[in-house]
Amino acid sequence: MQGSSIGKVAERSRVKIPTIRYYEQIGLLPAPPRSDGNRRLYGEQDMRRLSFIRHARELGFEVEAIRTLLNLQDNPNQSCATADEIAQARLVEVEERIRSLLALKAELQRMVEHCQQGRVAECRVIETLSDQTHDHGRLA
Amino acid sequence: MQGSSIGKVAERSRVKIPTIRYYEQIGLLPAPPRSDGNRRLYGEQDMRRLSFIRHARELGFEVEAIRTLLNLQDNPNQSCATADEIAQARLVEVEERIRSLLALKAELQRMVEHCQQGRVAECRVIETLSDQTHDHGRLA
DNA sequence: CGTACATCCTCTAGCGGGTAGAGGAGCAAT
DNA sequence: ATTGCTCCTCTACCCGCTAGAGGATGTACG
Repeated sequence: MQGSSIGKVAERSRVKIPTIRYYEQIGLLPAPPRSDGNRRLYGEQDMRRLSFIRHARELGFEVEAIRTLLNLQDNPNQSCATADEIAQARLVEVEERIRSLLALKAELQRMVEHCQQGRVAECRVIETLSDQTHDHGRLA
Repeated sequence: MQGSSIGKVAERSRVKIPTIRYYEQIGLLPAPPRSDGNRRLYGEQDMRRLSFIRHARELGFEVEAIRTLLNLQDNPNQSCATADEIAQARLVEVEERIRSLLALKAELQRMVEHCQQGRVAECRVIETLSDQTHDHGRLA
């Protein structure tokens, strides 16, 4: 097994080349061996690791969380409580984000629906943004 | 009218002091007059502008969009078509984001529900992330 | 064998939207 | 006059990449 070029791995994993190098730099992906001409040579293991990272990023896990998850993956004898916690925490974040975006959506819809396409002077969009009386339940 | 200090304005608008200075630097907020001791002195107009900006940022508008919206607000005789477009575009973005987060939520729930709190070796969280066969409908 | 062109290398700088901290000056109350 | 707060400017940093410069290497074709 001589290894694949960074370009091939990028294509197969759908992670861009500079991003792969970046992951190596921050220690998410081990530095692979090099060819005579100093080019990176990746194996199947690296492909799997990259896919793992991409999938985790798509789910919105932070790099530090992914680092922890990868460490767990590398030591399969440990308890998976930590992995579960990380996933739970992300789930809570996502749920909160959805709630908040639904509220935003409602407000944007109100703005857009009431806009009569007239002058800015009576534009509902601008008006709503200017309105001082919105708390978003931040207090209380 | 002698003007309020940056601290007072920050408190009232709930925009942090460095952020206010940052907005001045990028030209969202006009540079206010200064006191003898070189301190910024803000008026009611500035307070309103800051609230506008904060509200728009809470709705997720980008700084460039806010710049445009503020320009419109400053020229109330123009058509509000642009404002409407910006708000519509943001609405579409938010709707897409909600859809995508709902999919994430479902996947995270599946992961978390199936985790039996055993060893990592059979952890559903790690397993799911390792799974190569997920396309997220990115193609087609 | 030359040459064109793709792919790769390292390195530095930039994005958005701020945040943090150093080092100093001003101001208000005791 | 001293304490302690607020403010000033300036630079650097955060995340997760992305872009570009300037150069080396690899491959395909004539």
